[in-house]
Amino acid sequence: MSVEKIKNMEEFAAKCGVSRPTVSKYFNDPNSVRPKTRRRIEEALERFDYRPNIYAVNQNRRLTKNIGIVVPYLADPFFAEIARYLETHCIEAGFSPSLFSSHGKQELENEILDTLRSMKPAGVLLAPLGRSSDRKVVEQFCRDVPTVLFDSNIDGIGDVFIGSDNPQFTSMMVQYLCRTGEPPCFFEMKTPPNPNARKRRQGYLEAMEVQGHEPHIFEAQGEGWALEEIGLREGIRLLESGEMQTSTILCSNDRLAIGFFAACYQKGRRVGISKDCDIRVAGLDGHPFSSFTCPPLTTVSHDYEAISERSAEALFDMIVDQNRPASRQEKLFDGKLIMRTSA
Amino acid sequence: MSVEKIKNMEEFAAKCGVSRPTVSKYFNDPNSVRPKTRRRIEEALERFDYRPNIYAVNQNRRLTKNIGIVVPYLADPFFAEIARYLETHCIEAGFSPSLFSSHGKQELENEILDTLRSMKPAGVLLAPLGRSSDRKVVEQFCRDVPTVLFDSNIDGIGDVFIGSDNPQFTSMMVQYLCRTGEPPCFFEMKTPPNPNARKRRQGYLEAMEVQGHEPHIFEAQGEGWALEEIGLREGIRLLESGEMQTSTILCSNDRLAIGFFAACYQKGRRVGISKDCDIRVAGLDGHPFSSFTCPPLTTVSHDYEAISERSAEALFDMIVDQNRPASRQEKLFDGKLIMRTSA
DNA sequence: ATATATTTTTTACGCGCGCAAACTTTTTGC
DNA sequence: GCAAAAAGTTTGCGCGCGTAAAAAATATAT
Repeated sequence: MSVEKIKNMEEFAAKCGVSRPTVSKYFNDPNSVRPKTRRRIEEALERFDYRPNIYAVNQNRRLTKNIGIVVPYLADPFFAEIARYLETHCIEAGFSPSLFSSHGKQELENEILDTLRSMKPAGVLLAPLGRSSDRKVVEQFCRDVPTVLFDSNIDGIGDVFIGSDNPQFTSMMVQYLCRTGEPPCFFEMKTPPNPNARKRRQGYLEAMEVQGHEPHIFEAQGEGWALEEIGLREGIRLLESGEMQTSTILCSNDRLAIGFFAACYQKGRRVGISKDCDIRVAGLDGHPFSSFTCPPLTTVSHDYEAISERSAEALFDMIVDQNRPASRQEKLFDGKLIMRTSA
Repeated sequence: MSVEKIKNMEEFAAKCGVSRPTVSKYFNDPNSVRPKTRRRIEEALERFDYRPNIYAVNQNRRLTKNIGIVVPYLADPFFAEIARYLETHCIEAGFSPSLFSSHGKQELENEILDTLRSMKPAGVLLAPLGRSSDRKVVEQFCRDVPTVLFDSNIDGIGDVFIGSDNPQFTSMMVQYLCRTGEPPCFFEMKTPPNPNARKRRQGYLEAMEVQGHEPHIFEAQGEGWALEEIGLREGIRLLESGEMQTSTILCSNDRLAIGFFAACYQKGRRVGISKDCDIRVAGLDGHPFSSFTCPPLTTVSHDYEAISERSAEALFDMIVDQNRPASRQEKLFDGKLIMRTSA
């Protein structure tokens, strides 16, 4: 590697012995130039370290190669995991992903979308805040920029939505719980930050009816994304209230369940399916840490791989086709029941 | 807000009734123009939505307003949390943070630094992989770009290092454990991904010597960042081996401890300080979920706020002063003992 | 009111590259 | 070996803005 620094594409093209537009073509698509030419450029690339100025490139391209990834709360391992998959897919497809977290705040989500718009991205993968999103802002953004919504649906917004079939999650878990013991009550937030909660609740009600059982729902107070804390505090309240008429409880999501575990521990209630336990607790999500709770958490897991891969592919299709689907597409993936020893 | 779209600064300046260079000045620093002029621009800003083209801006500025934030593993809630603080600080100071995760891979870290370099950032906040970092690459990068290292130190690299005083962490915890019960053995990885582990080990050895106890270290096999899994698997191995000669164990970090909790659960060992428990488990880090384990984890917590704030400030200082410190600065923060019921 | 300092405008250039059109060279098919 | 096709080159324009220098306008001090 020579120490000599190359300033711009002009200089680099000279080193290659080809013209600047040819080098430009190469960087846009290495296969668009003749193999011999390509070799010459790549050999020069080994000798000198040159990279096109990204700002100059993006200023002039109609469409940048940037892809925005927006999640509502990155400190939630679920989204961290999904984001990791999405990033990888984008890179492999030759795009430059930019990762953003709304940190649960509407103003921040709005700002991010504003920033993103000015980045002229080829497309955006957006998991919106949901309930606390500024509908108009998100709607306008999706009109301006090719966007795939994932995880949290907002009716009628975005060209494509990829997510999980939440009612199926709950229904599957309710069936399992009923088959193996007492029918579950349902533990959820009164005002959940994520819109999927509503569908899970609905799924619970329907599944219980199908199974011929009376549903029982406990609504946890609290706002925001500190779900474990809410699960703990409200779990204690629930356990102390004596409102639980069953020894089986299904939590609307794994983080709530993790908090509820802590509540059970504090109140001296043993969680699990073995003889010496007195309460079964199940969750929903397949949280990355759900296998390390005590006892390991029985849950329904998202198909992380499928959701992220399909989301990315859907976006890539929109980008290469250069046209958005006529009608809004939706694809929901089934969850996988993960039987462990908590329920 | 008018529907009419403004193309560029030229057009926008016309709407304001001022010249383009003046508008340019305004965007670089709103206080650099006369109050009356500022008002005129800001009134126009309300009527039309115009934002300078970030690519054109960054191409021409010697120094962009971008700040890179790089963490080794974003799916680790510790880093997710720190990243959240850092992002906020950057935005408040008027910079545009870009978040990257190395996902534990050297190649990816190298690529990120390469990308970052081409972004001509004003500065970078870097938590390197550490042991598996490509020393030369990181070193060269830090020479080219003003960089503050945080969390993981690499000797002699970067202008500033901000982190925690790891030996102090261990020492404080060892003292506490010895004071309240049996002296602890130490559970760590043989080849930890994070370099802080080495210092914690050292801290353990020294603290035990000061207290006049024989140290016992158990080295967990395994590579990478799946710490809970390693803690679980190797924890089981440890419990089965009968090598534990004490009923108190200090884990090198909270994630390992969480895995060890699961191991104890599986082997029927009750963790905690109450009468009916037979093993005390402590961790180090103050992991965001450590208060929700069963039982809640006794640990030493990083001063997240201080580390992130100080890191950001150190970088801002370097940026405004435009000169790097003559000698390498280091600032280590003490941890805070968080007594819960696991030890 | 005049001189001085500050702010703004004008003018002009450059950043590094995409892109399109016309032209030239090389490759491919027959 | 020739024509057609493909690939590469040349030329030139434009993107949207930073920035510097000089000129003009305005504010501040005397």
